[in-house]
Amino acid sequence: MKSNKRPTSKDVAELAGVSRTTVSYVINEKSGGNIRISDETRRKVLDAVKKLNYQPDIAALALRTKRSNLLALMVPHIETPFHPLFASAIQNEIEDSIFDLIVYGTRDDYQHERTFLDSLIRRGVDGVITQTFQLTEADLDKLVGNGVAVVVHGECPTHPYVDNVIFDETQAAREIVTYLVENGHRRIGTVAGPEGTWCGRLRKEGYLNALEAAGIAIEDELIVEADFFDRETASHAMRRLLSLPRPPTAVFVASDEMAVISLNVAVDMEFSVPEDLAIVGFNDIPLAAMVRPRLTTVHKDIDLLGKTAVKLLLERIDSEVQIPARQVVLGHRIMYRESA
Amino acid sequence: MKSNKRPTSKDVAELAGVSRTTVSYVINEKSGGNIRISDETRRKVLDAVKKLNYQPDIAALALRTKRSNLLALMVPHIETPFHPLFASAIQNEIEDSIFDLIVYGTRDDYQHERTFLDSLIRRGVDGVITQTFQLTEADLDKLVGNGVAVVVHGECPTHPYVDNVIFDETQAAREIVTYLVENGHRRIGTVAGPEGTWCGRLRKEGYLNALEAAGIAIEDELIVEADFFDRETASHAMRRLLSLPRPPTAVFVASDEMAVISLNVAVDMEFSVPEDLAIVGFNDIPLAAMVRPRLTTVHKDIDLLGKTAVKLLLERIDSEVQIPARQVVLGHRIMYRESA
DNA sequence: TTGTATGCGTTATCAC
DNA sequence: GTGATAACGCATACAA
Repeated sequence: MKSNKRPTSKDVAELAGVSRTTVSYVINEKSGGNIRISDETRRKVLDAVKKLNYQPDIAALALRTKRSNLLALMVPHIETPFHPLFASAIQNEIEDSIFDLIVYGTRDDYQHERTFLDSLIRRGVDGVITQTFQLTEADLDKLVGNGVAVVVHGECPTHPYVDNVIFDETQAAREIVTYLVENGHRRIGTVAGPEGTWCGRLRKEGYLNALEAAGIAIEDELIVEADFFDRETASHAMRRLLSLPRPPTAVFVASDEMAVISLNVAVDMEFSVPEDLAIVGFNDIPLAAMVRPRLTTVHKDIDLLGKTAVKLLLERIDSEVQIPARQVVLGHRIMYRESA
Repeated sequence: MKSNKRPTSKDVAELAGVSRTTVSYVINEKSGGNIRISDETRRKVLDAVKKLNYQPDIAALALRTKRSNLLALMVPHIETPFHPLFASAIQNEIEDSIFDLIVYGTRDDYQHERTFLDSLIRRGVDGVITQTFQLTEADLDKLVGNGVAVVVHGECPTHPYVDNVIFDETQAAREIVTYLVENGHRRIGTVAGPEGTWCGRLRKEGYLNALEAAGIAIEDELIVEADFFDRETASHAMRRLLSLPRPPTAVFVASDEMAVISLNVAVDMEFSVPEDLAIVGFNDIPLAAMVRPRLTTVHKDIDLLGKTAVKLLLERIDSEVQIPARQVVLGHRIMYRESA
């Protein structure tokens, strides 16, 4: 079911008694065109535009100008605590522009990623911001080759024309684990993210670095891996840690959501936090401050992340030439709360 | 920066040695066209399509067919625990279609809503699913008048051609409060949602109904309002309830997120839950089962919500005529856990 | 069974 | 300053 009552530039032209060309000129006057319309004519056109409530058809505009005014965000999941914050930050940033945002969760499936990216190309999307674990350089190249600007959050294959905005995950992890050490802990475990993901790998690296720097021996039994997006695995991992003959006195959990789960496992197993067991998380999602004890964790400025990503992306879209790849590393800080 | 290397139907036609018309015919053959192409020709075209990896340009297609293959979801917020689940459910449902999903959070601002809706019309979006607190019948009418299908979740102005999918909020609230009554509670408070929102109003109504049915007098001091999306207000509301000379022995909180906050306020004020104080929530977001004590709450099947909304929407989009408004009420059930 | 011609709503080139 | 006209990539009525 489709009807069509929207006015076109032709309607405006007729009402104003001018040609469609002239209408187009006054509409696009602001955006770069040399001003060559008489005040009289402009007024007539503008009046007609207002009277008809005319707005250029985006589909036609897209066809003609090769710009869809569409942006996309591709993340592993859209129902997690973290990614919606990212989406929201991005949306805020493009609020007053003509751009709309397509949001897509890949469920961490490479096939989904590729299919979605193809559909974006086909749709002529102007730019995409993505956080992904599996994208190859060829995939990125296909995107930029088809004229879509891309900014990626987190680690990704290097590409000469793809921007990258990240936090220093390793350093942040190292800092918060070092805080544990400074509090006297020597037996520190970790519920790590999957080795196959950059956030899993990098944060674990930070954990290892911190222990090494403190002269604490690495013990394999204290390192257990869980899936960021499968709560059962986190719960299982923590239970395993706490069931050890000599359980750790502190645990670095690679995400806040998993940390909250771990917290509950600890409570269920009658550890008291932070007295018997210190727990720290990562990301500082709102939930971190909502639980008791409140979670000590690594704070990231997600709004800044979104703002930065959009800025890079729009610059890229607006540029006449390919901008060489840029990388920006955002700051973080430790939120000292009650859980450690 | 935009390049253009994508093949057009013209390229395919040339490679296959036929006209663009013929290409168009074989491409759209499946979708309704009468099959009037020789096997020989079809094979040649299909070969060329495959070789060039040709896919029709969506912008051109949109201009020609008046279908953008774009859907939109408009909700108050996209960073809350609830709405991303809705978005995810919708996305799952349209996964294998040609549709992409624009997601927008209005931050509960009517101006934002209107601006966004206008941009959707301008973009020729095929359909929109929305949950909103402020949309008027005129707004809906403008949408359908411009050929966009609309399905709304939750209460909204009635419109002859807008579908509605809801849960029975009042009944659900009544049930869970009745459960409190059955557990012996007579002094039951509520952290209610804003009177200006349907979910606030309806759930409070259910609370009142339950008390009335149980012959319990309504006490104004036990009813305090909070904003679903402002954690401070929930915290403040609960604190007020528990500071009463005679605090309630049970509290019905109008959303799980606010319930978790309330839980923590209770803990901070040294009430033990559920012994001193029973708390129940609403919606059954994942968080509800993650906290301790686990939250007793009203479970909604969000996947079904998404599935149903998409189904109604697509039917509407595919229909040649305007389908009279439909309403579907989804079931709910109480999740009995530990907090009450 | 296939091709020609036209138009969707816009911007851009060029002439007036 | 302003207006024909073409073109973007596609689908379709109509002709062949």
